[in-house]
Amino acid sequence: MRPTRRRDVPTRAPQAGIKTGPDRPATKKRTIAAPDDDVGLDGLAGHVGYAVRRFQLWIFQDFIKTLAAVDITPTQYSVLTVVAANPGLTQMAVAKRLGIERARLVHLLDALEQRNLVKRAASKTDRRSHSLHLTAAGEASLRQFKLLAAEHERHVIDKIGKDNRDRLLEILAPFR
Amino acid sequence: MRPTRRRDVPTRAPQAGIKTGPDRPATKKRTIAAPDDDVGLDGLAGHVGYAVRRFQLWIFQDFIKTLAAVDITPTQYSVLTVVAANPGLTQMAVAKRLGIERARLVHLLDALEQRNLVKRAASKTDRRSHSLHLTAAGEASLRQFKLLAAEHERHVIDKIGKDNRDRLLEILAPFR
DNA sequence: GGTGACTGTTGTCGACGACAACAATTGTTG
DNA sequence: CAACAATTGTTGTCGTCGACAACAGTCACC
Repeated sequence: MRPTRRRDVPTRAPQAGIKTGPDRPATKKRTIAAPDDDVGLDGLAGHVGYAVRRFQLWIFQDFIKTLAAVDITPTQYSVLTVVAANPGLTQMAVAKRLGIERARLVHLLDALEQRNLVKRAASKTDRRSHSLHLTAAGEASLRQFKLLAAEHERHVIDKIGKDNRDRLLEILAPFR
Repeated sequence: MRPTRRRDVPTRAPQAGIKTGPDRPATKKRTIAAPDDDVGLDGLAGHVGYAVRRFQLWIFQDFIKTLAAVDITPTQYSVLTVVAANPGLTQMAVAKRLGIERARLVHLLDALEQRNLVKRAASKTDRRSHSLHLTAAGEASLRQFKLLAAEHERHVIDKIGKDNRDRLLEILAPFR
């Protein structure tokens, strides 16, 4: 029998008639260098969203891999960068600027504060809010992070070309 | 007192010296049309990854909103499109083609099968695998989905321009 | 004929966005 | 000045998602 529970799918007959295709192996091992990628995307190829999703996946993976040694994610990097560029900013302001939820930013800052990269100070003008700053260690670390981020950016250029990369930045600028 | 538990943050003194900024209201209501967006991004502006993330977020939101009436997500749409274009495909093949995990695809297909859009048939050549097909209802539905997806694509064009959109597709083509 | 690889499935983990609720605080308004 | 709405940081929950691990059935190959 099959894996014990197969859902209540009727398991209907194989339904002859529709060309099933050779159930291609899809593995590189058996068929040495099979034309594995002849699966059509049909209309999907004309959708920007799909292309962007794949690209974003690739770019985040590369960023994480490149900054793995310092254990910094893209989101953490963006928070550090914005706080560094605008010392004293409120959590709300940072969240709104980066399109992160207030609630989410709390945890992000918790982690960054535990690593002594950021500190929350009481705002002098509004006792509800915190003013955010990098610690000395944070400033130093960020300099190193930026070097690695630049290396990641070079990977992007190697992948799509400098001209295309510049064009991307230009096209996507309106989204901040 | 503050919200009961405020983390073990030392709550150190306000740390005078650093320009705190007016803790700007960040609300359109109080300050009519405040220059709310003068928070610098610093180096972040030069990173493709950040721009792509924001863009991807926007595009997915619009897709979901545009296809809300038929309750189809971008991922579901991609699965339907690929299965429609390649009838009889294996789950593995679909997963690999779309960059989805096998495990994830199981749930996606469960949902689509419950809605009678897709059916899993036993493969005639490999009893381990399923050959995927659209149902008649699935074919009909997909035609409608494609109309809505085209409308979403027009939104994209309205946002970034047709030339930029074409350029995007071109640049991101290598990512499939 | 037995061993190793592959498929579909289930489950778990962590990251993440969307929300809702809440205490503390602020600003406004009657 | 007191009442009230709005804001800020925080906690918690829910559903989605990618990454893994494990497992039963099946297949390929020596």
